[in-house]
Amino acid sequence: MHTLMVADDHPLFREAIAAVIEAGLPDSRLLEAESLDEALRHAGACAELDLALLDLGLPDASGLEGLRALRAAHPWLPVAILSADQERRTILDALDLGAVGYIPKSTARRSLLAALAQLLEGQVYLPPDIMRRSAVPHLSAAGAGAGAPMPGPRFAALTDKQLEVLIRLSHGASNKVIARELDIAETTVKTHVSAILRKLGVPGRVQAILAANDADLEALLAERHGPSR
Amino acid sequence: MHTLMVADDHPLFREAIAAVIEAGLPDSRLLEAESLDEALRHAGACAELDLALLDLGLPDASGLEGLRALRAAHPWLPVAILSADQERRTILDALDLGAVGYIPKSTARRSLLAALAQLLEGQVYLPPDIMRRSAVPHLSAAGAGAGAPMPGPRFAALTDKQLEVLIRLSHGASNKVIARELDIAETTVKTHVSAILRKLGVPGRVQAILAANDADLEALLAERHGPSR
DNA sequence: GATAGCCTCCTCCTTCGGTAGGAGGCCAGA
DNA sequence: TCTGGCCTCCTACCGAAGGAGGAGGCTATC
Repeated sequence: MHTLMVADDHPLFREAIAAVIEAGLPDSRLLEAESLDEALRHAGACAELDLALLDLGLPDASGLEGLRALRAAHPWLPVAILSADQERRTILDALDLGAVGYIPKSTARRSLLAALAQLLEGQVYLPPDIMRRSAVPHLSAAGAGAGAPMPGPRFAALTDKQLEVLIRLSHGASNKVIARELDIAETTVKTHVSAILRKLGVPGRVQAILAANDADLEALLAERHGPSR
Repeated sequence: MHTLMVADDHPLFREAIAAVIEAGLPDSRLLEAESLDEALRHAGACAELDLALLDLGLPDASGLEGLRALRAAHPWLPVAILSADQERRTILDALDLGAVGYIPKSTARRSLLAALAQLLEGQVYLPPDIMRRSAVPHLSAAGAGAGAPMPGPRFAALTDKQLEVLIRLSHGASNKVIARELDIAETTVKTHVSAILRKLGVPGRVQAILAANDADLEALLAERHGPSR
C-alpha cells in the first residue's frame, strides 16, 4: 500500500497518471494537486505520502522553483519530477535540488509504470534515453575549475584524406557517392571510414556525422593546407 | 552475452568484481585494466564493450579527469563510476560528465549485481541511499530562453509516434535501441522509419537525421500533446 | 637501405537498414 | 455498422555498411 501525489495543472495528465497507477499499482492511493500551493498543503496534511510527482510547469511555480519550495518545506518527502522538458541540464539541476527521479512526459506507459515501481522501491529513476545519449562532456553550467573546451572527438588525429571523406560523410553521402566524388574505389572509402570510426571512437557512420556536425571540418582542412588554399 | 571492463588499480577489488559477475552474469566477459591508460587501450581495441566501470582513484588520473578523458576518447561507451567516494556532489559531477551510473564501493554484493544488471539493460543506476537523503537546495536555475525555431512543413505530416522515432533517430540511435526505448519490436520501428523516410522524401536515415537537425522536434511534439511547458 | 605512415585495392563475412506485403487490434468519424 | 487511419508485429528478401586480413606502391625520415 503506497500513497502517491501528482502535482500537475493539466487534469488530463493527472487522469492519465491515475489510470496508469490504477492499472499497474492497484494497491496504491493517489492524491492530486493542480498547483504548488495545493501540493504543499497535501504534503503537510498527509504523513503517509511515499512519493510526489511534480510537474515543472505549474502556474504558481516557475521551473525548478517549485521543487526547491517543496524540498524545503518537506525534506523527508521523496520528489520525482514529471516534465515535458527533456534537457539533460534540467535533469541534473533537479537532482541537485534533491529530486529522487525524473520522468519525461513522453515516457511510454509501460516504462512509466516501471519507473514508478522503481521509485516506490526506494530506487532512483532517470530517463535512460536522455542520460545515455550523446552527452558530450563539453560546455557550460558547472564551472568547476579548468574549463578548457577539450574538443570531443579527435578530429586532429585524422589524415587529410580521412577528413575529406568525413566531410562528404557528414553531408549524408553514401560510400558509393564518396568513391565517385573522390575518384577512388568504394573499398578504399570503406577503409577510410573504418579508420575514421576507430579514431573518433564511434560505432557507426551516423554517430560520426553527429560528431562532425559540431565542428567546422572544412575550416580545419583549409587550415592544414596553409592560407593558400 | 555482455562485455564489461573494470578499471581499478586494486587487484583485489578487480577480483571481487570478477567474482560477482561470474556468479551473477555467467554470460558475460570481463576485461580488466589497472590504469586509465590501459582502460583507454582496451576501449579502443574492443568494440563490443557494453559497459566500463571506472574507479576514481586510478594512479594516472586524478578524480573525475579519468572519466572526462574516457568520455572524450570514446563518447559512445557507457561508463559507470565505481568509487569509495560517497559525496553527493561527486555523483552529480560524474553525471554531468556523461557517466551513466555510480556505484559506491561500499555497495553490498547483491545490490552490486542488481546495479550491473540494470546498467547492462540500458538503465541508469545511482545509489539510492545517497541520492535520497536530504540535500539542501541552494541553486538558481532560470529556464528562460525559448527561442523561436520553426519546424519545417514536412514534419507536420508525421504522426506522434513517427515523431518520437525521428527524435531518437536524430540522436543517432539504431533501430534496435529505439525499439528498446519505446518498448516496441524492432520490426515496428522499421515500419515507422520507412514511413518517415517516405513522408520526408529522403532515401535513408542519414538524410532524415540531417533534415531533422534543422528543426526542434521536441518542441513540435510538446506543442502537439498537452504543452505543460 | 630500412622503417614507418599513408593511400590504394582486394576478398570473405556478418550485421544493419530498408522495402514489400500481409495481418490483427484499436478507435473515431460517417 | 462500416470505413479508414494508426499502431503493432511478422516473414522474406536485398543492398549498404563495416570488420578482418592481406597486399602493393608511395614518400619521408633515420
